[in-house]
Amino acid sequence: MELSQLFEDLLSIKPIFVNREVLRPSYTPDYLPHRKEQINRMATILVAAIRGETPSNILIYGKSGTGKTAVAKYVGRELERTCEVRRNPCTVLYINCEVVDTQYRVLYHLAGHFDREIPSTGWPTDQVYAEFKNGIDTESRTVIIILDEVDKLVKKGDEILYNLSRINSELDNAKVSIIGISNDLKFIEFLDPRVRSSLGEEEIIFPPYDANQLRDILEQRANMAFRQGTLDPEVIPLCAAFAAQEHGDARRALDLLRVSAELAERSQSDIVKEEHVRWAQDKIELDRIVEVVRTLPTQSKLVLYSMVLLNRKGLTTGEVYKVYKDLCHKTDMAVLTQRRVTDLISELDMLGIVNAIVVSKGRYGRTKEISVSTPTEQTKSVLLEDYRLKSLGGIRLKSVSIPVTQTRLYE
DNA sequence: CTTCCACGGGAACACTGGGGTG
DNA sequence: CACCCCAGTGTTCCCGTGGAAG
Repeated sequence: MELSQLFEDLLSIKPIFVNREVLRPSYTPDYLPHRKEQINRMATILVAAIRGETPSNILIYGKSGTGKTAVAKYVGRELERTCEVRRNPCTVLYINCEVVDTQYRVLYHLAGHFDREIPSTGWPTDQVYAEFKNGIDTESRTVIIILDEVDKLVKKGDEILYNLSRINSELDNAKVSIIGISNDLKFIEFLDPRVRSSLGEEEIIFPPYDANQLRDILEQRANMAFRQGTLDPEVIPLCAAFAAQEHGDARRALDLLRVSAELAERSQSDIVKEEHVRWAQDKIELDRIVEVVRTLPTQSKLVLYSMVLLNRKGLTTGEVYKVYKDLCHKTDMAVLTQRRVTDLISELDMLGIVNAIVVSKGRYGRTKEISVSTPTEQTKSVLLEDYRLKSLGGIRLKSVSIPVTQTRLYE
């Protein structure tokens, strides 16, 4: 086949997408359905900034995909716009604490917005703090700091939050207020009471979307994303229903819609059908797991591989550790302590790759009961892609001494 | 009531990649 | 240049603790 013909064929297929970008999580729409209440609430608090007062700090709660970030960014953008018109200096800074997750780096980013030259590492933290403080205090202005996923920050100490929440008393010209976004309702319990009261002056809750609301969101975006008539009428309700089961996650719903359409496109279908959605549902989950497993640190991979080899439900830490030690020797890796391996297993649990629950087996002590919750063979092959684990390819469990545990025999 | 095993918190340490000073 | 300081990360060491079988 001639090359030109090859592309001709592909081009003759009518594209399903008009604009794929509007379905991506990074896209912030101009209209946010079913969030009027929250938007108004936030605007009423932040309007103080336009009047030249310091707005209250805000805490925003809600599960993932309930529009917290989108609303915060949207209101922030509008606020900046209004302030600009009124020549009222106001800056909204957005920081995602999952990416920028230490106090040094938060301050480094903040100071960076005010043209302060700071090395990305090396300085004492208080010096960076002072630099940031001086940076904003050069003129009279309001600075709103949006800290997305603050719970990730708090896990490493609440010092920055403490400092930021009382920074106003050290400023002569500028004013600072903080918007914290969290999907963990309990995170505030870990805070110092002083930080808690100051940060939570105002609280806004984002309830999950129900299936109908998700449908509205999807329809609105679908109008921008697709050519007319490329969606089966079943598609949007189904995406909405699936996502509603996952605690009303709009991001998930949009992902589902986008992937469904991509799959339809790839299978050269002119329209997106119900089957594509079901297919997409599986694909998203599998892709996620493959990606997580692939990017695991090597030691975690070894631990996971041990469990995959054992290939049984209700493993105990002791068993896994014995196999793990053996694998370490075979691959020439450093052997970590059991204490550390317990942590690695807990991390795998958090990622949803394994299930681990602590059980007490009476006379036979306390342990974790672990089972791998991903398809064994696929997990195995992804793990073996790592060049450091290559040599484990043909390994059999019999080469590993199976511990004699009477414990396991009766359940 | 004892006993047992591993859980999991916390301190301490090692190491990395950067800075500033003499 | 040598040297020490700093934040951050991953690890080891130490140890108190849970809780049902025995």
